[in-house]
Amino acid sequence: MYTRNRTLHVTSSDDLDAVLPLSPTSFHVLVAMAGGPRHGYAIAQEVEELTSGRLVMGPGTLYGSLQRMTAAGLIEEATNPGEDGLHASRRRYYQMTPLGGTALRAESERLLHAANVARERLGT
Amino acid sequence: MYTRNRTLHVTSSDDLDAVLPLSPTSFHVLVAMAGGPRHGYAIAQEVEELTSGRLVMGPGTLYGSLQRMTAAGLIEEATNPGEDGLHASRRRYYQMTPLGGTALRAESERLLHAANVARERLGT
DNA sequence: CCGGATACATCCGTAGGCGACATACATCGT
DNA sequence: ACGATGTATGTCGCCTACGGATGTATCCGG
Repeated sequence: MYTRNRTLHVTSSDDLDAVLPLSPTSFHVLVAMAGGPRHGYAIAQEVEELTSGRLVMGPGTLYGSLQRMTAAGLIEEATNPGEDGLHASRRRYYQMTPLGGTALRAESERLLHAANVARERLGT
Repeated sequence: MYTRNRTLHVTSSDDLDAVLPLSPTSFHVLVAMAGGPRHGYAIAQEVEELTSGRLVMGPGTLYGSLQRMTAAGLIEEATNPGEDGLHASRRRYYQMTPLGGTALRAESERLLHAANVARERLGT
């Protein structure tokens, strides 16, 4: 019988299907983290920037999502990258996992396709 | 003082802000209805087609969404367009409202932008 | 010294997603 | 004749994610 290899953390199609489609919140968090490791507060700020202020994440949404995304294997906590700023010690850093990257890529294609279908139907 | 004209159903910026961002479900329903009036079951089928079977809507999601979207003014019930098929009499038809069309247009642009930002960060 | 920004966390109400179930009729295979 | 399948709509209830309110602590500027 066929057994999936979990020890090597090979991103199987099953793992991917389990996290797709991404929630809008998870998607935006991953987009922010695609630029490198980030701490929670910085993620919220970057999402707000990238959406021109249209999407503002409250603390409940932010930290709740980070927990769920960690549990789902989309992100993982990272060691503090030596940034000794103002509140450096209090910061908790996160980075995208390979699964998170794959999911973000797939989700981007899906959204692009969906948006284009909508635009075609609306006439340009 | 400035008073908004509600009797003419001018799609004000306030109305639009209240329904944006669209939930993924609402978005896909509107995409399906952008092709003309549809009845519930046909919408579910078309969403499944357009997403290559990746998004399957159960009855709870479907009819619940149609109710909420009607209440929000995104869609409205339409008179049966003379289609006398098999179960024609049992069908309930819906069509997009001007607000629904405006919202779909805005949401499409937003998704397109978000997807492109993600793709840039991931490197093509 | 105090207001505001930074940074994280938890609690909790609510809305939406979603499966399960119910109903009804039509069609098709056996 | 009958059961399975497809069409078509609807309700019920669970569960989860979202998101505001609140709490705590530190740092900076005025």
